[in-house]
Amino acid sequence: MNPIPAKACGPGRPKDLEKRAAILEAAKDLFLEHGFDGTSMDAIATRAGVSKLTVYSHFTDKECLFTEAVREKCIEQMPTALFDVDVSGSLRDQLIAIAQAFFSLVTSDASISLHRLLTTGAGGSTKLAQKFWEAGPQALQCAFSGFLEREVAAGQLQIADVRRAAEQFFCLIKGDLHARQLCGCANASFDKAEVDAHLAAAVDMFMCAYAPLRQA
Amino acid sequence: MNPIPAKACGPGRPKDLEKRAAILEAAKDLFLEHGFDGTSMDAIATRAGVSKLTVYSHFTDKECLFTEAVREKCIEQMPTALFDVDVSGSLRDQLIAIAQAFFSLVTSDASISLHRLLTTGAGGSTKLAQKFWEAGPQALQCAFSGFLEREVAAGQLQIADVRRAAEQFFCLIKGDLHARQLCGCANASFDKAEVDAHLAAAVDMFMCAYAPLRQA
DNA sequence: GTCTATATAGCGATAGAC
DNA sequence: GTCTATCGCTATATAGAC
Repeated sequence: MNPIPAKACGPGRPKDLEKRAAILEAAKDLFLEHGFDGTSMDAIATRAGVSKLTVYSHFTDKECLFTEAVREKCIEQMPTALFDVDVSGSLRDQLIAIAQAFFSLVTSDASISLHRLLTTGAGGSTKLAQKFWEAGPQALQCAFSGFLEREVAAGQLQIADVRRAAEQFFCLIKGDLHARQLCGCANASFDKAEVDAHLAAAVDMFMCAYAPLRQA
Repeated sequence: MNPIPAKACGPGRPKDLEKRAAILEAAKDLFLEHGFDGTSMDAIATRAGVSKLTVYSHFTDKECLFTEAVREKCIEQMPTALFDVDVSGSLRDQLIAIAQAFFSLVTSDASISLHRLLTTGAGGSTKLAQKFWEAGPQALQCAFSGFLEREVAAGQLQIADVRRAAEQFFCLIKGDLHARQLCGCANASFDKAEVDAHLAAAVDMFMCAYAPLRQA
């Protein structure tokens, strides 16, 4: 659409950017679906509608393209702190809402594929996994810790270590459905009622453990 | 050691079995360490001390060998219900012991590698993952459900859905350390004291939620 | 039944034309 | 800056000798 941004960058790049975007889009799709080894540079180039050398002109090698694609997919997948904007409901309702949002986030196809990619990433990409973890799950836990702290201050909960409680909450919500899904396990049942029961049970168990009316 | 089982099987196989065992051993090691795509049939043959064709004479193709190796590793990794043999201690001590055993099991290198293999197994090996899940985690949860039921009967705990409580317990124990380890995340701290604190917190939270002295 | 040598194919990365 | 054609390498699977 945009003709050309005049003379923005280097020696001259007419339609550079949209081709780069197409390549990244193709890379994201294929890497997520078939993994690192299962995706060839040919396939990426073909799907992007460009030649293989064009791919290599934008990205030095396969691992570089992989890293960039995963990074983009991560920030694309990251919610805009969607879960702490519940208001004016009972604490249980708020926790249920957070649980539903978190569960549907981590069990989405994109999240599952991302997890799989990172568990088997290109060679030893520990740095990438590290960054993903800090920017993703850890940030969510941190934000949820803030939520819990406000509830504790309001006398709705009684928690000594808020950080650890946040971790426990998310682990309970994920349950083993998430683990089964990661394994590609077939019996990962996703009956809506089943999931709702699971989430409600997790929230109730959490609230029961951290209810303010007990003298432990 | 055994010379030959006389004429047990087909046309005749002198030292067949020990070579087959060597191949499977090599396959288990290499697949677990480098994954499916990262392991070549050459490497397996070399490590097993046999020729590549000998490998193909015992296993029709790579995927078949992979399946067999993973299956063997699974039953090899499965504990002999090690965790319900605690006796004569406080309930908390028993749960702590179970938690430690379970945690060291699932965070062992072998378990982590197995999980990684199954999340990215050869092609669409959903059946294999299914069998693994039923024979592994699900069996453990079932056994632990029995443990919980006995405690409930003894008035030590108050649990409506024992099965779900068992799932929650194991999820709490795994925590996000397990998930971070699966991702190959570098900041997976394994300070002994840190882990003990995590396990104790999980057990306390569990007991607090299902303590018998409350009228919910 | 086992080994050395090879056929076949696919992938990552590059050289040269336009 | 982009494309067609190709090199170099590796891997799976197989043919023929002992």
